Amino acid sequence: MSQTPLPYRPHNHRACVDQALADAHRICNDAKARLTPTRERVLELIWQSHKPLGAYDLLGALAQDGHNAAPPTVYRALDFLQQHGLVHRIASLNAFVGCAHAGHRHTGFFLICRACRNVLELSAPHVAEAVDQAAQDEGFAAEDTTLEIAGLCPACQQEGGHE
Amino acid sequence: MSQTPLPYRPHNHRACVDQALADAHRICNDAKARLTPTRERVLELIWQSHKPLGAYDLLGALAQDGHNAAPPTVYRALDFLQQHGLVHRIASLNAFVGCAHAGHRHTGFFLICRACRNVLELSAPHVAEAVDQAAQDEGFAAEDTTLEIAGLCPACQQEGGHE
DNA sequence: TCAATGGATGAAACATTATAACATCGCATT
DNA sequence: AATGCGATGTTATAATGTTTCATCCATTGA
Ligand SMILES: [Zn+2]
Ligand SMILES: [Zn+2]
Ligand SMILES: [Zn+2]
Ligand SMILES: [Zn+2]
Repeated sequence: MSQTPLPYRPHNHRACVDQALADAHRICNDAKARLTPTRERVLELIWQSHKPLGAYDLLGALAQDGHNAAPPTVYRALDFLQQHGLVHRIASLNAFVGCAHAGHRHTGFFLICRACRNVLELSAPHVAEAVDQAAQDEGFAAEDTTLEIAGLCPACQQEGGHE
Repeated sequence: MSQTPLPYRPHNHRACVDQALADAHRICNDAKARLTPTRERVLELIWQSHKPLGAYDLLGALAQDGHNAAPPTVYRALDFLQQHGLVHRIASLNAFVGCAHAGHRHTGFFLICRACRNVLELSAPHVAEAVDQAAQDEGFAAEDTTLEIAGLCPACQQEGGHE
């Protein structure tokens, strides 16, 4: 159950990506939304990295494909993917990661390693509740929570990630 | 005790700003850091607004002063103010606010009204603890937490902030 | 079949936010 | 006076994100 989280350990990454794409197809289908080739490719690129990618990283990767895209192409794909809960934007990095819980209601919550730059998405509901409660105590109607934690992942603490 | 938080209600704002500046002088003095005129002016501008200001807003305000500053001037002042805990950067807005708890150890935590754009900084320690605990449960060494909540403040919920 | 509709993309320009690099200034110490 | 060093000035550029308008293309409905 409580084994090392996925991004931190080796795994069959092709299968991991394929699974994410299959899920995405299902989710979009259910929502009657169109997961077009560009959108799918952007999602695939994001999943392949398991690390946050900037919009211009994606733009570069598309260029490698021979797809001569301009910024709006990528930003539009990202908007779509975010709206359907398939990717998240990490505000503190200006970058995007695949959602680890696509299809399930959740308030994401990110552990960002400053050494290896892997990101782990948690969905600890009690944290979300504590946050919502604190907002409510101030009479504030919370709509969107950004919770991003920078630090060192278990692996990088070993190998002298200490500066 | 639990009255309306400061930014949400009228108050003697000149005194509020003066207090913040006086605190800043004391804090910098204690740290043997120099709160130079530019740095002080930037801090004053930030406090005057009680709302997040972008670096280029500040640049514009300095220009009004007749100070013909370039971007690095403002970013350097902001870096200094952040390092001494006098302002915070709001990652989800690319903007800066005065720290409401300057001088005290705290993990900031922001309620950002999407209607009036006021920001309230809380320092709810139990939320910070819940977050740190969740990170520790994953073996993650948390160093810096970004927690920003967008929504509607009490005042704006009244006046049809509902879209 | 064909025109109309509306979502999706292409393309160019532009806006905003942030940093790099190097010169200079001014004050404190010696 | 010479030196050192933090702070500032200046120019250029990088990185991130948006606006606008034109065009394409799949679906629909006549
Ligand atoms: Zn998610
Ligand atoms: Zn790591
Ligand atoms: Zn603070
Ligand atoms: Zn408000």
